[in-house]
Amino acid sequence: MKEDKNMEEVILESATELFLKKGFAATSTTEIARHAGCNQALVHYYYRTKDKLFEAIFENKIKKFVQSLLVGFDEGLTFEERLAYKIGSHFDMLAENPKLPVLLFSEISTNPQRLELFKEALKDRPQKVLSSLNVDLQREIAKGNVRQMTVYDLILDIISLNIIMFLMETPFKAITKMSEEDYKDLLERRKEENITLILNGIKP
Amino acid sequence: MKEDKNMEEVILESATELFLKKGFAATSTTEIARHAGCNQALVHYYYRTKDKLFEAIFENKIKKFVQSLLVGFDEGLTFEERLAYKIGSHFDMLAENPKLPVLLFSEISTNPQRLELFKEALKDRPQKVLSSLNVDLQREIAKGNVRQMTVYDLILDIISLNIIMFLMETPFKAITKMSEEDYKDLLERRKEENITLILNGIKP
DNA sequence: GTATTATTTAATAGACCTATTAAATAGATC
DNA sequence: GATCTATTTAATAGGTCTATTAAATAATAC
Repeated sequence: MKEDKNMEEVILESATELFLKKGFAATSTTEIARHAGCNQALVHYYYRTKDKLFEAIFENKIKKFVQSLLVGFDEGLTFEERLAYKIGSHFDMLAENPKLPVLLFSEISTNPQRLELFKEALKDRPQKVLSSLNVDLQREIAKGNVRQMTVYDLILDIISLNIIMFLMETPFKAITKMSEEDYKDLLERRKEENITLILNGIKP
Repeated sequence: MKEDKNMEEVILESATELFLKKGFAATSTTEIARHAGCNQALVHYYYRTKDKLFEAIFENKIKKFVQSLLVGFDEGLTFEERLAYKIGSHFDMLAENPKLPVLLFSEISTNPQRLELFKEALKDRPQKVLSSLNVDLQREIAKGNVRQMTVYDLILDIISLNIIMFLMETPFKAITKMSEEDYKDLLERRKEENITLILNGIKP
């Protein structure tokens, strides 16, 4: 691995890569060590257990994940512009961590007790996201610019539309045999489609 | 397990339940046997390998999955009505197999070579779905009832909106501490929201 | 340069896992 | 009821996995 970094970090990076690629259960500490270029015992020396190693990695990731929905509102813009910006920035965060959604959903679903870690990482972030967005949304509904809907619906609409291409990346590429280049283009198009669909779809 | 069924079937059912709950790698044939109430060797007697057992289960599931997007069009209805019906039937299929999406996405993503099985199961179904829907869509675009968009965008819009609640079921319930009753209601509401958002959002 | 501490490795215990084999039991056939 | 086939089990080979321990090496301090 990279010679200029210390082993503790190299192990963390290797583990991140492998967990994202193969999932928690299918990744062994032996494999992580091999990938990092060190003895298997060293993985346990630094992180004690495979579980703690996993948690060390994903506490950070989760924070980023939610943070991206908390991007600041520029009050100079219209509601539509602000919403478009929010959708886009959420999409961009996903594009930077394309394999994260599958792993998070599958790990939480198959091992719900892991949710405790995630709750801790989230703290009151979801509430912040919702309430700041809600103020904006209710104002627009009152003005008659947006149909009657809850902030939960809006946020779920955004998340679902944005996340799908990253969940389906592997099967999608395999089935369409699309080039990496074309896939990148498609992602850009999807980002615009998501924004269009939502801005259009929330009208009265 | 159920005494009136033969062991071969009981094993299949136990395996289905456990694979859906814990994923492929985290489920052992020993555990499947214990759950089915038989000796572990019997699992291998009927299905030879854990891999073949998995495939025996999910070939069927995948077919259903895609089939639900192929529901027949009743030409007596308007485009909007037909589309609303398609979205709803896809949603209902998911509601009957709520844990399937997480498993399929995570298994395919972590083990892309498994895609061969899936491609085989799909055959030309995706193409059928797309082309039948495309005829309808292009006609509406020509009429000026629908904005310019591809059939891929439309199908991705449907899948993404419909799938999110099933991907997030576990974390969502845990975080909101919603009752099973309330969750069922929420699902119904989401189905309507998805239909509304799409019908509204594809307008010119 | 020796003592002290941190990093790394080799070796291994102990558990569990998949898959196979041979033997036991149950069911069907004559 | 003996024979043949299908189902089921016990036992186990051979592997891998996690986690620990003790020993070796490298780095730092004195």
